Amino acid sequence: MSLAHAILGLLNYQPMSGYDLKHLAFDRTIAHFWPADQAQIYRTLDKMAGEGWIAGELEVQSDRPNRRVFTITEAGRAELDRWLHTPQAIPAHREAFLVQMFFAAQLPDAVILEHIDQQIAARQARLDQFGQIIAPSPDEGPLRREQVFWRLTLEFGLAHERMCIEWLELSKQTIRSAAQPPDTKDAPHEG
Amino acid sequence: MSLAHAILGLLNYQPMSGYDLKHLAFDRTIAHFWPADQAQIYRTLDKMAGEGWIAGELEVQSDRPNRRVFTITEAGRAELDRWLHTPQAIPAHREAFLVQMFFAAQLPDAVILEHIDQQIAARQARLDQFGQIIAPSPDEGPLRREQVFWRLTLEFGLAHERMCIEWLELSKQTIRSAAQPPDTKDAPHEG
DNA sequence: GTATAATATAGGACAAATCATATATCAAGG
DNA sequence: CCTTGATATATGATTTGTCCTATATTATAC
Repeated sequence: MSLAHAILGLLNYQPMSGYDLKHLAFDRTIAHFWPADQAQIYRTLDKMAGEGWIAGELEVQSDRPNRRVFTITEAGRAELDRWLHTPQAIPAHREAFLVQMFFAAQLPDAVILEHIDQQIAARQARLDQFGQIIAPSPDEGPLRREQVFWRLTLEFGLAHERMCIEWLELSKQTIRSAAQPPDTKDAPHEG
Repeated sequence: MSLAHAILGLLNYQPMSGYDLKHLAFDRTIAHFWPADQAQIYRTLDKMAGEGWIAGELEVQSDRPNRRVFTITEAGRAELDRWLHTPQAIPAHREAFLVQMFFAAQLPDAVILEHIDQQIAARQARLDQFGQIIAPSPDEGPLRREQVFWRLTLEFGLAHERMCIEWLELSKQTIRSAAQPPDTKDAPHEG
């Protein structure tokens, strides 16, 4: 379960609560390659505590609800290290829009072109969100070792969205140039 | 559930058994954007028959086990059409290797470079598999309308793997040029 | 005053996907 | 004779992930 290992990696930086993990860590930087549901984070923390990978301590707060702050244990560090050394399989790619594209011959061009525009807009929105991820700029002197890798995962996100948009634009062109023949049964006069 | 809709799209071409769907349709062409487990296909067929989207008929065979051949119904065609008109959300991207990359500062360069090479090999293998997908070549005259869209989904797969490989190569270069400092605590003399 | 948002955790219900295994027949290879 | 592979379907168990809802407090906005 990679969610557990992502959490181990984060708690290896500093102890955090489930709320911190969700709002400060996952939603800010990790979500674009491993989004995490709030409910699942808490349940996974329970499981990890059961495994002895992390230890939770209740932090009583007067002005706000109490927090359970989790710290990585030695066993947790060992598990993280073991996992980081394990080669990972390429995940399955499941994209409903591509299924639509595959069967789009059954749709009028106008509808599939609308779908494509909507996909472009959604991809562009993600690209814009990436701009808000705190990326250390290269002119601020040499990057810390961590920052090299953080930046690479960000670059992946950017490259991925750009590739998708390029392909979507290409698809629009392809569909337009292989446009649906008009209502006549004959081939169009211009070839 | 998009698996059901992928099946509807396939059965809209011609009636098929669960076995056909798995081995002729999914594993051959659709798997790279919607892989399907055999057990899940059969269970989904049961559900779809329950919804009235498809009708199964037992085909008795003497030399081989009997087949249940499914045909799309009018309700199924309507459901397929409805779904094809529905805009699709961008799916979550979950990639364990990127989690490793994010935390790779805790690994020696040699290990992460090995992981990268293994990822490149796996991506390359997928690229090679795509070569076996029957892609209608553009010099065989004008493509049938279906083939335009089939080809586009194939192009997506190719573009995706190529992008991944490019990024992996870039990552190797980046890691090498920002190499781990040697065991001395001082900064290296060349800089 | 009252609704909303932020902080903080948790459980129920469900959907989707994976993995292993079982069954049954025939053909082909050793 | 025995194993393996192709054909063909099916079930059990489990893992993962999602969605909704509940609880409780404080601060802020209207």
